[in-house]
Amino acid sequence: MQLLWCKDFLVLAQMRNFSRAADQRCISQSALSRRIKQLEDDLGARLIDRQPGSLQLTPAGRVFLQHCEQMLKQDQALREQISNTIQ
Amino acid sequence: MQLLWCKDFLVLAQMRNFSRAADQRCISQSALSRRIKQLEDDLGARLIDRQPGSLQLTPAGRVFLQHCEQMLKQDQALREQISNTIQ
DNA sequence: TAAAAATACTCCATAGGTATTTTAT
DNA sequence: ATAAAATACCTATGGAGTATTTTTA
Repeated sequence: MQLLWCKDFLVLAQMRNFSRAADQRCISQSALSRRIKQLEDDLGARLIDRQPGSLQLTPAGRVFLQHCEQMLKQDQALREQISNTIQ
Repeated sequence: MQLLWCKDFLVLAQMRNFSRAADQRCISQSALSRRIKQLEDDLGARLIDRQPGSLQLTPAGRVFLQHCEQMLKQDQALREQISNTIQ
């Protein structure tokens, strides 16, 4: 599990379009497709219902979306906490 | 940020010895050294005080240790939640 | 001087891009 | 027929191991 995948998924969940989400993530459509596949393999569940034009999250996808938001917030909090820490 | 790094760091924090922690993680000492370095670079802070024989966590390291435990628990919870989700 | 960690070097695996194919509307 | 995602193919980057060097107690 990587934070990178969370960011990818978050953008994809918002855009509901691989090609445009890939642009926003500054990678190719094929790279995003593979990253999401990696993520789904890692979790052992489909996260996205691929209907070109009307992309939907699966139940697992909706669960993961919550998780993503939580993880990204915590990561940000961690970095702030660390930058406020005396070395 | 990767969960892999969290696992590495957790083991290293317990063992306080790169070589033995690397064994436990089933990678070479040099690989673990590089992974921890990557992690420190990613966070922009030293996490470990390297005194061979008496390895210590820095203040940032102690902050990160808490974060690691939280992340690993949440990841486990996520996977359980997903496996209980109807596809 | 002995241990432990970092580094140099090489190699391989994986991630990426481009081009193409497949799929669904 | 068109738009969008998946796949094939090739390349390049990064991560791994072994061997070596550096460091400090």
